[in-house]
Amino acid sequence: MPPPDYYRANLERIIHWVESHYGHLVDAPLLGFVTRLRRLPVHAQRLYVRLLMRRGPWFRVDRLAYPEVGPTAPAVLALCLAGLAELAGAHRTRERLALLRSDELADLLDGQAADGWIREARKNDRLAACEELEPTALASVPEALALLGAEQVLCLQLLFFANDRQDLVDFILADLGILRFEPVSVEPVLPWREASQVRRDLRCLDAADELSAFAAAAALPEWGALARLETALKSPATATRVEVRRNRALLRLARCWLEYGDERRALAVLAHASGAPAREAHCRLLASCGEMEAAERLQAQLMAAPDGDAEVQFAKRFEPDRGRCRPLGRTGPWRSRRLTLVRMDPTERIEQVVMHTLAQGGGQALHVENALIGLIVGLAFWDIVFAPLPGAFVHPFQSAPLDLFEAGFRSRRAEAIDARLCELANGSSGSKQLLDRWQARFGTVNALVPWHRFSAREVQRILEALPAPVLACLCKTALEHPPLLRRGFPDLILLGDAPGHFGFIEVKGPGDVLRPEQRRWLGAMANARLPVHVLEVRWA
DNA sequence: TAACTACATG
DNA sequence: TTCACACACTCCG
DNA sequence: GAGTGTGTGTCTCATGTAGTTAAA
Ligand SMILES: [Mn+2]
Ligand SMILES: [Mn+2]
Repeated sequence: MPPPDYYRANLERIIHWVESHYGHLVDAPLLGFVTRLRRLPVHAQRLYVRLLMRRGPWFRVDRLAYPEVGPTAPAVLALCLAGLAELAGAHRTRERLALLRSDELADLLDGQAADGWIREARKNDRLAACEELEPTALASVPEALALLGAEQVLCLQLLFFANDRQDLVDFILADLGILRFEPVSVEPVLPWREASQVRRDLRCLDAADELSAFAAAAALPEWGALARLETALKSPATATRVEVRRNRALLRLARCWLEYGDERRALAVLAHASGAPAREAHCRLLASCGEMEAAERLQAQLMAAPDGDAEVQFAKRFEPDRGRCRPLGRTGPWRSRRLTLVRMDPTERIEQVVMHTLAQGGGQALHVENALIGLIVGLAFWDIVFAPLPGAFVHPFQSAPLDLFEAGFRSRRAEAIDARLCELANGSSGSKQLLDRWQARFGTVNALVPWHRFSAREVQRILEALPAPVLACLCKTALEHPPLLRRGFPDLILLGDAPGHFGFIEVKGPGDVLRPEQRRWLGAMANARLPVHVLEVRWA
């Protein structure tokens, strides 16, 4: 058991960190929240943190029991008086009922409902029946508690972690040694200049999450919800990563309006976009709506995109009168081969089928995809990735510098990266050093390195098969365009018996087409005279 | 009773 | 909950 | 082959326990 104040201390650490480093980003609501929390008796604060880490939003008051909190009732009372929690009360019986166990619901219905069907009923049916009961019959239903201030907690988390994926759990996992983070001297400087920008980014993230939840559930939001989401997403975000997600969300939102048949509204949404993939879609939609001059104007704009990649590629090939891009064809410096196979197991992935086929031919093939380039770059550039540049590391639980996948990553570390590329190219750093690093840092959290994807044996085989100059070439390609660190790397690596025997294969099934980043990798490898080809598989 | 799921825990 | 990927489908030249 | 939508897999930490459901 951790010390009594452990969980509360973690939250206090976040708060203290935020107010001492980001005081200029703390607005009145956040300050008010922090003040109210700190004025609370310690035992009530401890209860708040405990519940913060639980699922919620409603909790049965009669089931709250924590040794470090002590008596529950005074803590609950204090939370409610401070406006940090609320009781469900006499209304919202639905929320209270939903927290009961199935057999407790049955007890409530005992004698009320027509004979035995309750005994057979499932929980949801019992719950529905209970909701029809008279209020007097519900007097004994336990009170329920819900926390308030979730918005402020999210704000604190975003400020501390500079993302919305990490939370208090990271403190615990780090303390337990389950997650081991690279020790880096941090310099807490965030992209936001004022609190209003933080709030706007929070609203963007919230809206983006809501839209992806709808997409995951294959549901279409109500008209009113779409309007609300549009408001949250219409102005640009401050943090680059938030802006990326905002642009994705805008495209989702536009497609929702198209579902409703409202092209004008979809166009209006896309007009708020600042980058891929929404602006390309905007261009297509303008063209398909017959707004040619606008489409061409936007196309010209995309041509000069600072991003330099997806949007520019699109703009070069887009044909407004057709409303789509002109085909790339199979043009490229790489080779293609064909192979016909019989599909024994339709659930088996095509890469696996090819892998096994190649294994029968004697060689070994591994399904690596993007994991491999991450592994290589992560190991070869470990110290450079974790170099404490200004604004790169802002808290002790980072798996990478904040700008790792951004365009400027390389230029900000140009000298060190070029030097390391030279060491790789001339062999003074190579497989040996990478394997040493694998041993020395095994398990340390690194956004690039999937420690459990390959066995030590596989890593050794891979690294020994790839000559140092090849490693350098692959790293150079990826670092010149950071999205290639996680997109488009070929499916398979072939390993021969002798060192230096290797090859890369991109497997394509019928109807699967090369994506831009895959073309980029194939082109780079082929131009560097590395053995690489596309394998077009047909089913017999 | 047992498989299965959800979740709180550290 | 994210993200990249394969795949199924439509539409087009 | 381009575009769109959909499903899947994925390093989400591992483990014990409570709760639900359906079968014995
Ligand atoms: Mn692939
Ligand atoms: Mn493939």
